[in-house]
Amino acid sequence: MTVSIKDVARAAGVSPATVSRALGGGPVSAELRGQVEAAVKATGYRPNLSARRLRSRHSQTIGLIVADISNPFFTAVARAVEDAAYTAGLRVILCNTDENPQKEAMYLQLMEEERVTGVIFAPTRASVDKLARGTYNFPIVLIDRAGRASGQDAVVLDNFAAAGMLVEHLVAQGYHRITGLFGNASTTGVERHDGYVAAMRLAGLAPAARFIAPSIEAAEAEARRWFTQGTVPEAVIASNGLMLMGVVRAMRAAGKRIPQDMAIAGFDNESWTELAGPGLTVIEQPVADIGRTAMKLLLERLDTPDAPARKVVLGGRCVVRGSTSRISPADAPTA
Amino acid sequence: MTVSIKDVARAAGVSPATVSRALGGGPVSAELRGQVEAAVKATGYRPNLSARRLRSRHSQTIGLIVADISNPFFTAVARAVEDAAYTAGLRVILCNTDENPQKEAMYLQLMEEERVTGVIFAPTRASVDKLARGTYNFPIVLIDRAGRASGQDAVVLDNFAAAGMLVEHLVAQGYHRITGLFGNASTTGVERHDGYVAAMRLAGLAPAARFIAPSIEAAEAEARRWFTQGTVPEAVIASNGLMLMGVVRAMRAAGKRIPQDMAIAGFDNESWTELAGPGLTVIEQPVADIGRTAMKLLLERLDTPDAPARKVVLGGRCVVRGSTSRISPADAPTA
DNA sequence: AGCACCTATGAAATCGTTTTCAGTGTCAAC
DNA sequence: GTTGACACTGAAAACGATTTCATAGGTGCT
Repeated sequence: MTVSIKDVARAAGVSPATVSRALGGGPVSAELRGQVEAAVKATGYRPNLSARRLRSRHSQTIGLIVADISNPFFTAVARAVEDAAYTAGLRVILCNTDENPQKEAMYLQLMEEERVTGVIFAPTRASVDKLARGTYNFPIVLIDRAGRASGQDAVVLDNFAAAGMLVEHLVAQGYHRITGLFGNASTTGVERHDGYVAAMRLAGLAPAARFIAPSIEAAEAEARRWFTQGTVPEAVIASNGLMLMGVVRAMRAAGKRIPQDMAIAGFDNESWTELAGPGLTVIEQPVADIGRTAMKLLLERLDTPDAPARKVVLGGRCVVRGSTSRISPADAPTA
Repeated sequence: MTVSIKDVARAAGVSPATVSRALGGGPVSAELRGQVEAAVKATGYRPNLSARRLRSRHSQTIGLIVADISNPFFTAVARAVEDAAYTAGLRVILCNTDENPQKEAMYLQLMEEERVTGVIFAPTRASVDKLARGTYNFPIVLIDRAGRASGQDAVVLDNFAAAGMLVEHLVAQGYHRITGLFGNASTTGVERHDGYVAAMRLAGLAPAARFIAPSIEAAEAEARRWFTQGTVPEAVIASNGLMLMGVVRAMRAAGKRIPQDMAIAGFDNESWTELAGPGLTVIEQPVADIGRTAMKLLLERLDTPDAPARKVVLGGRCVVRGSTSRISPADAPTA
């Protein structure tokens, strides 16, 4: 039925060991190597990766565990990770946790059973602290969310500074009552919140922050509440692309103008943000860099398991668009 | 080092066979089952999936091969496939081909080596015909693109009809010079083109179609050319979400208004389309349905390998928004 | 009691590779 | 002419599970 290495060996007139060596680049005479290659072609042999992994004890596979691949931020990171992994000869197993700690635990266990070489992981706030090094028998590189977890390799954005940049920009444009919407599932939300609060205080303004589920729907509902209750801030900062979209949706539904009725700024320079309304001011994260760097850290960790942990902090870029334009007093929000 | 089934057996005072049966739901007395479970906990045993797959000869894994996971259409389909696979106890290996037939061939070969149970595949036009049933030793379900491939299970949109709907809608709104932009990599582009041409003819209008690479950049470049050369159509139909975005970008860059300077309609009801300009009229594909149905077809195929091939054709829904509003004669394009 | 039959169990074979181990043959150096 | 080094090769063990096969013990029926 299926053709194994023994069949190839028989067809080539050599031993299975020689076939294995010929295919794996071991020491084999040019003559036999030729015979083996011919036999492989003739028989249509395909190696069985399960058998190979079992015997050789390395899977050439890494796990990539993120909240939700349909979030464009993770999509972009995932593509970068996959490309880097592929050039390193590794496969990637992708897992969506939906910010659910139970799913996270389940997938980590699955990774153990797959005997993966390593894992790149964007954990929820709940489980980021439980990842003491050595808990799993593979190295983990955290992305996007690291908290103060010290013993772990990680690649994150300078969230504190980035949130501050948005506040400063808004203040410079003349906005004062600036509300922040932050995700309640990740450490990222916390750090951005802290940066927001610090920058507001520095500007002598009163922070007004809300932690909500990091989803389009939650943000939309929150913003809609402002409009119906008449407590509309002058400007809002949304702590990721999904929440940003939720706010824009709510504004359109309520017939509000950006930025005249409310200015908007947020995180994640997704391609739609330049097309919505007057264009949205956002912090651009170096998504491809994050993925590539995570993969690099993982490979280096595999090389030197005992080197001290490294945390790479990347800077965000503030992309200014029309959603935070200065507005003339005549146009100023009245509410 | 790593704990195997033998260690568990020793700890439980039973044979490895009994451990395997206890874990796999085989016939084992309640007493021994309890001992085994205790031993598993005590030893921290994790099954080795490679070994299991090797011996049991089924991988419990399917492949999902798409053009590019960062295309929201495929992202959405992929999530649906993954969720369905997960509830069926299957893992998913995700592969991005970037519309490159060589990568497609490589990944299909990889799927053979992984001994996957089956594959869900969105092929390029170049390779859709080479997939005669029986070429691979796993069943394949085509999604999104099937061409006239008869022997294959497939889940596709009624592209011909959907493109026609867009034309009819535009014509009803008073547009006449309607240009179509179609992807040149997939059969989908061809079918939508054919539906467009047929509907145009039926309306007594002259079709004007272009086949280009299905990317944001290619569509943007094409539309920009119209503006610089002054050959701007009254309306444009873009054959997927990426190309639609390219056209919108070009319009914004050129300072053109939607729909006064050019009306826009397209495929894929991605969440940004409701936020761009006056909202974009699009064909909504039942993305989740496509993924779920593909998984269902695959499972049924595994059950009954010799049943005749089935092609499921799903209908699209036309979501009308401001980008195709009727325009008053005064506002009509002058070019 | 004797027989057939069923269930639970363990010993051993098996899946398809890689890797170890033990050669074999060739060649250069003394 | 012996010796050591070296490059190749094949036989067999090993990887860690599942599955087959044989057996022991019980149960029901005559």
